[in-house]
Parts: sequence; structure tokens; C-alpha cells
Amino acid sequence: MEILELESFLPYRLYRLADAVSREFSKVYSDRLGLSRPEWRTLSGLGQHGTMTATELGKQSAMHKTKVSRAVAELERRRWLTRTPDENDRRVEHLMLTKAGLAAYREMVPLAKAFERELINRMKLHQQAVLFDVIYSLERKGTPSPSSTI
Amino acid sequence: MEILELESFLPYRLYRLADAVSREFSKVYSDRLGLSRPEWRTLSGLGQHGTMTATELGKQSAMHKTKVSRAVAELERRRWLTRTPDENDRRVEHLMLTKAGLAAYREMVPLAKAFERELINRMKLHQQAVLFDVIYSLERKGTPSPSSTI
DNA sequence: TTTCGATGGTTACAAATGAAACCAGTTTGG
DNA sequence: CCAAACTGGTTTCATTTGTAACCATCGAAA
Repeated sequence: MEILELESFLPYRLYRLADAVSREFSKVYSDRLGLSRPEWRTLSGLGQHGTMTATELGKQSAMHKTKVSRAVAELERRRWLTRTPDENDRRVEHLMLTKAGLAAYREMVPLAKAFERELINRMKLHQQAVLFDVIYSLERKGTPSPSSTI
Repeated sequence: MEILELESFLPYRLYRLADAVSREFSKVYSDRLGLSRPEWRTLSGLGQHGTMTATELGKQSAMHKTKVSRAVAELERRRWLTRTPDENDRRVEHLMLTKAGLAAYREMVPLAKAFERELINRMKLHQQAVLFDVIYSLERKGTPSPSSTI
């Protein structure tokens, strides 16, 4: 009978990896700032772009609009961001971080970068285990990577 | 001011990729069999191993025991699996797919494999965009992969 | 201008989730 | 033999999430 090896099934592996990484990173902004993931993404988006609408935020960070709406509401409650109604379109609000929000963002950036760096280093140490696994999954089936840029 | 580009932040990219893939694949078992992800993983684990305990299932497929418990309960309700109490340890139950459960599993395996293959192909078509991105993220910082097996 | 479909954003409700409490059974150490 | 610590598994409860309905506004077409 044909069986499926879950442990090496690409969607499963990807999910597991991402979940583990994401959980670990979430500790940083959760422990430090008491943020949820949508809130962190919102903070991050605004910190990066200065000002954005809720829709833009959703696009950039791949969040459903309800998530954005809730995250924005919470950050507003904390006075980490303010809303400014659009001049021409009264449905739209432009969001911007307050001083406090910006301070939080500034605190997070180096932590995030450090986390990423460490993650990359860890992967190197483990002989790029993760990377290798993904590649393995890709190579296993199909022809050997043809025009690979690697 | 130092900013963080969310779109290229490794944890974020990983999560997004995995989420997209997982969601797409979930359509297969959800539309087809009306299964949730934990239920699919349970079905998959049992199909693969024949018989397992709830704890083993949790280990194999990285699910919290409450998820396992609920998934097992649901599959049992559908009569897709049966529980057999362990001889020596009366806390433990051995789970096994019924005919119906096995039939569902058999139906899923080729679909899952096809999905994976298609996924891999799609990546190839896009010049291994995903793979490339991950690698790029890894290369960007740090020294060029030293003992890379690639 | 009025109406109708699309769009920005919020809210309500149901389902999925995680943490912690819990129950039953098992092991360990006195 | 007994109490305490532990383990397999379930349940409870609060939180998070997604879907869909919703409100307000806008743009286009009649």
C-alpha cells in the first residue's frame, strides 16, 4: 500500500519550521512588549513606512483585515499610534506611530535583527540542516535543479 | 534611524510561505473529506504507522495533546478509527484506522503526493523563487556558506 | 441625481486554540 | 504497603481566529 511519510512531507515540514521559528521569535516581542503577532506586524509596518492605512498594512503583512483592525485598535488604546482621517476619502484613516510607539519600534528593531542573525548562524552550525532539508525535499522528486542559481 | 524590512525578515517570510502552502493544501483534505488539520495529521499518522497512541501521535506530528485528543474524538465519532486499551497500562489506548478510515487515507495519499509534486514543480517554474529567497536570506548576512553540501 | 456595485473598516458570532486544571492509572521511594 | 510524583488523556475556560454580516463612503453609469 502506498503510504505518505508525514515527517518529510513538504507542506508539513515548512509549517513546522515556520511555526517553531515564529513561536520563538514571538517570545521577543511578547515578553518584551506584550504584543501579539498582529500587533507586532502592525508596529513593524508603521515603523518601516511611517504612515499607512489599514488596508495597506493588511497587504504588506498578509493579515486579514479583522486582524489589522483589532491590532490597530489595541495599539491605539495603548497610545502607540494615532489615526488621521484622509482628506479626500473619509473611509480611509492614515495610521502613524506616536512617540511611545516609535520608541517601542526602535527597541524592537535590533532585537529582531539579532534574532534573525542568530537564526541564520544556528542554521549554519547545523550544517544548514533546515536549508538542506528543504532542498532535499525539492531534489528528491523531479530532475536535478536545472538552471539553479545556487 | 534603523528600520526593519518586514518583507525580507526571515521569520516572517518563512511563516508566510508555510501558511500559504498549508492553507492551499488544507483545501484538499478539507474540501474532500471535511477534515481539520489536526484530523488530517492524525489520519496521516495512523495510516502511516498502522497503530499509535495519542502521545505518539502528538510527538510525530507536533501537536499539542489537546489537539490530538479532539482530533481522535472526532475521527472516532466518524468511525474512522477505533481505540484498543493497552494490556499492561490502562491509561494508554492504541488507535487504529477502521476500513472507512483507511479508505479515506488511501484516497488522500495520492492527492497529497500530487500536491507536493506540483508544489515542487511550481517552485522550479518560478526559478525556485522560494528556495532562492530563503537562500538569499541566509547568504545576505554572514560569510558565504562554508561546508555547504549544496 | 440617483442608484448600484465596490471598497475601507468594524462588529458579531461561531469555531479553533492553548493553558491549566483535572481524572485515572502507574511508578518510585520510604 | 503507602504517599508522593509522574504520565496518558480529557475537559474547562479564556483568548484568538475566520467568516460573514454590517455600516459608511465612494465611483461609475443611467
